[in-house]
Amino acid sequence: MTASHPAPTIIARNVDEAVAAVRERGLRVSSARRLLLEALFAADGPSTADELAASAGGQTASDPASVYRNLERLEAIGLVRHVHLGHGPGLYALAGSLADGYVVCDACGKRQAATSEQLERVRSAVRAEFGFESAFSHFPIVGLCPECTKGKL
Amino acid sequence: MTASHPAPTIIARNVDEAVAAVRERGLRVSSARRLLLEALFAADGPSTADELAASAGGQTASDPASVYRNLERLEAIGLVRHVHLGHGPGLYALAGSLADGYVVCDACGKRQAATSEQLERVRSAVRAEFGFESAFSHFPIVGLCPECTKGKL
DNA sequence: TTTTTTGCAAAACCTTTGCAGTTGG
DNA sequence: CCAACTGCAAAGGTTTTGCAAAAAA
Repeated sequence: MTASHPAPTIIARNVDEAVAAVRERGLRVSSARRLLLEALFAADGPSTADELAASAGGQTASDPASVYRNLERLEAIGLVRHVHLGHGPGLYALAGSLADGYVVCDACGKRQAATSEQLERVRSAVRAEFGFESAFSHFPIVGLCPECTKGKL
Repeated sequence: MTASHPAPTIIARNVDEAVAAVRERGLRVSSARRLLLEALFAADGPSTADELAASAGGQTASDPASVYRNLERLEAIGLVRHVHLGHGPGLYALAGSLADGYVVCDACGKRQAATSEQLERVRSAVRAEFGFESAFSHFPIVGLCPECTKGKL
């Protein structure tokens, strides 16, 4: 699955709105699903499936397989997106809560969210050079942060 | 291993030069190693460990574990680098044969190498906005290629 | 009731590690 | 000869899949 088929983003402000959106697309709202949505709203930043599973239901964590399946379905309808910020596992978040892009330091691991204004310049440079409409929301911009750049001199 | 500690790039024009470089760094030139170097020179583009193992020695493919260990060692001395161009396995290539960066289409999977001149504009936009010294040689620039951009309208 | 969803178990996939034997220098 | 390297086997971490039982609508 190299190429993604992104569904239009659904923006839900709370669990109830998310639940409504889920039902609207013909998906059922099981308790595992609801718990996962709660975990996604509770998360503060993109989280691994594992973290979400642990958060969902406290000790009553639901099965990893179900978590992955649910993340996949929620992503398919546009409620969730996932990101790869490094070599580790994929990170999931509510589509509405994701930054427009991420910038991560290759040396110290620091990551920062990018605003769409910041990205605009970069995107237009990419457009000018390659004709691509680029996005840095799935893979980040990788480089050396200012501090680590100094360190390398 | 999120953060990398890249060794200075070694540029070898052929297997003999590579072999010499390997020996110079105190590594031995075993037959598995030599086969892997040959596979790397024979490859046309970044390749998976698996592909290299298959290519190295034809039917006498060496063990995956040895291939990974050797790629790791060759990377540690700067002869090899690896890239992640999508969701699949890492791709390895001779450091000297790697493009300065890659641009891949999220929709059709098309990938293209970027020249350092093309990247310069992008890198300076990133520098201006984030203060980062960016590189697109490890993770690519991802977006929609011109054709797929049209398709989306 | 019917279709979706779940949990469990198993497997797939990519990569790493331990170890005892082999080989390069 | 001795350190480096190998193959094999096993395990690790992440994600997927098959299936029968449970639950949503």
